[in-house]
Amino acid sequence: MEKCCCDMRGFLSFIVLRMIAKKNMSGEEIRKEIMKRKGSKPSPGTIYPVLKFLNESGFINEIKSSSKTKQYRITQSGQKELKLATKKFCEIFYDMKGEFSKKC
Amino acid sequence: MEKCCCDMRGFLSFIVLRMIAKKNMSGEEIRKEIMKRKGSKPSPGTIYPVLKFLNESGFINEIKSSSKTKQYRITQSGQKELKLATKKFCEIFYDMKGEFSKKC
DNA sequence: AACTGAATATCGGATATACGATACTAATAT
DNA sequence: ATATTAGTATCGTATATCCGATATTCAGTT
Repeated sequence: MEKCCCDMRGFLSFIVLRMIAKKNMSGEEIRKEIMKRKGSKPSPGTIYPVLKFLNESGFINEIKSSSKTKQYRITQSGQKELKLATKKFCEIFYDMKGEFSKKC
Repeated sequence: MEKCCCDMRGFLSFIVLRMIAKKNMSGEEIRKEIMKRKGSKPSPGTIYPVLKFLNESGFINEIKSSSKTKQYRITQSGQKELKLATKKFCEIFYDMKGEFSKKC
């Protein structure tokens, strides 16, 4: 299980999109948030390609800012995609529903 | 997202272990159950290596049966592992909690 | 005993992440 | 203007799945 559960293989962009949907974020902010959740910080080589992928897919776009950091915001297309992906997620993991209430 | 959300990369053995925890199952039964959930049946080349992995890890074991099918049952070690993995899952996806109630 | 067919098992190849190292960028400090 | 540094970006490599094809097994049938 170690092998599969702890590297979130495949679900990283899903999580990232959800985060950005909730609040405009930069790569660094995302790295920190994931750190909080799973205890280890994804490397730059992990997170920036994901942002690039989401950006090129049109699911997020860059907010011009005067600071050094680059903020991303979800697009309409991203909202739509997120809705679909969330639905699919719930279908696949529908039996997890109860687990969340057990204060985990 | 297509890229990542739809092949459950990495979480398949987690799902399979949860299924077996709930009810002793065979490879075929598992394939059918996943079919129901996500709309596509994992190929034999996907599911049997997962069962082999779980078995060799000591998380499940084979039930001798007189039938052609081979049933698997979760072990104590598997229960323990599942508990841990579930906890981790909830931590990582804690923001999904609300989604499940939206009848998805 | 040979046949059948569903279930199981394995193999080769493809692919999607993931990481560590390194390089770049730009705002700020000196 | 130069140095610093946090943040961003990219590259090469490693690896964990995942699939399709093929082979095997074995209970039940003939």
